[in-house]
Amino acid sequence: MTLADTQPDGGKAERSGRLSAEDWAQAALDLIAEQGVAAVAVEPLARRLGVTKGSFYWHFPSRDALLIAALERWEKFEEEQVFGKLEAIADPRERLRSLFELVAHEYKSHIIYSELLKALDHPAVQPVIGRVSQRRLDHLTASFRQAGMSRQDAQNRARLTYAAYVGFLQLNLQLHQARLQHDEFEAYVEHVMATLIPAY
Amino acid sequence: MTLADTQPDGGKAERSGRLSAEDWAQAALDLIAEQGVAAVAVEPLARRLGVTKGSFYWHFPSRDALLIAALERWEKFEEEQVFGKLEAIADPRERLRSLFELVAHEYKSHIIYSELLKALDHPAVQPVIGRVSQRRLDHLTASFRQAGMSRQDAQNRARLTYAAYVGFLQLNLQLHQARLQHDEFEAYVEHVMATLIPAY
DNA sequence: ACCTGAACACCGTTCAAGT
DNA sequence: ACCTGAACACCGTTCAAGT
Repeated sequence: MTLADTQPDGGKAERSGRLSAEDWAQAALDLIAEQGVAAVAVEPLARRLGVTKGSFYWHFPSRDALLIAALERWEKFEEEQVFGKLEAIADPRERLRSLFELVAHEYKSHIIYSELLKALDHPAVQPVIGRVSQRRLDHLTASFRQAGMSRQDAQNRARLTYAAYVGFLQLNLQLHQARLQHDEFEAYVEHVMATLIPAY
Repeated sequence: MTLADTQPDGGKAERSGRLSAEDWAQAALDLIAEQGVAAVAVEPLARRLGVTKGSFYWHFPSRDALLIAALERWEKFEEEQVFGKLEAIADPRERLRSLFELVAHEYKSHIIYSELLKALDHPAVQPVIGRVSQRRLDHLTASFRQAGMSRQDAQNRARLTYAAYVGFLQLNLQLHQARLQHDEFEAYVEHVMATLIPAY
């Protein structure tokens, strides 16, 4: 998943002189990935798009409305991504292993997610992250349940697993001076799977 | 730990007419706990302290310098808090259990930490959180090592445990519509301890 | 040693006027 | 249907002048 992938035309379309609301939303998403949520400001965006900031307000009533539109765009894309790849795998332990591997190695696909976690401060970000998190929790719970755990254990293990995922993204951001080396990282992923995926 | 506890005089001292840099730093910390890092703005703070914003620049060269001073203040306090309570416990599993219990039940002491996690966006916040996280990781690694794990396993288990801690704080913020009920929460904490603390 | 008050830059928002 | 340009509010920053 690259940023251009979040754009239906792959980012290659020539825009005509005039802009649509989608153009603004996509530009905002790009900015989030590049510089974080705080960087989404009307005036810089307008400069980037080659128009004056006044024109922004024809498309959106406020900066917040733009943010919300950008986040909805990301959420839709995100949902299709994750659920598409894993639904095919029938065995729950296999599916969990694949999920861990996917999450561990597709670093790029987590850039925007990480940026949103950093900006949980913002009221517009919280509901989106909340919905995405809830869907992922439900998915994990179902898999642990299918792997033979009780309803309670499956739910708690899902919470623990997802917390570990979110926390790891945070730590990677925080301890970037102490980022794990390749072999060390692989060993960590193995340790996590051995600890959290129930044995046969 | 309450907010007033982060203030040496407990917040009850009558200020004389004039302010010190510490007064500004403490006011900033209070604001962080109440409304988050983004709320630390010079003009509102000046209003709150009953002076004009111009006077702020006698004490600090910039808003960022104020933020950094406030965070240093918190970091010092935080360090004494956590390491004071646990050093007395000799048995590593006991100490780990106590740590989990402490973290699970002293909700108030995590308010500022949570606020900082939400604002990881800000360059001034990252190094502070980085240092605090590194100290806690080291503490966890040492305890797991003493509990009989190999150096590698202890380090990985510490990473997983701390990631779970950070992630859980995030989830509590994110899923506030789905906050766990008391019994459900206790069951979750038990599950986490059973999964992450090595057996005898 | 600490504070005021006026100034300027930057960004969000509004709106009448343009094409 | 979309954009400009000027205006205003708000906050960060500077600084000469006050006590």
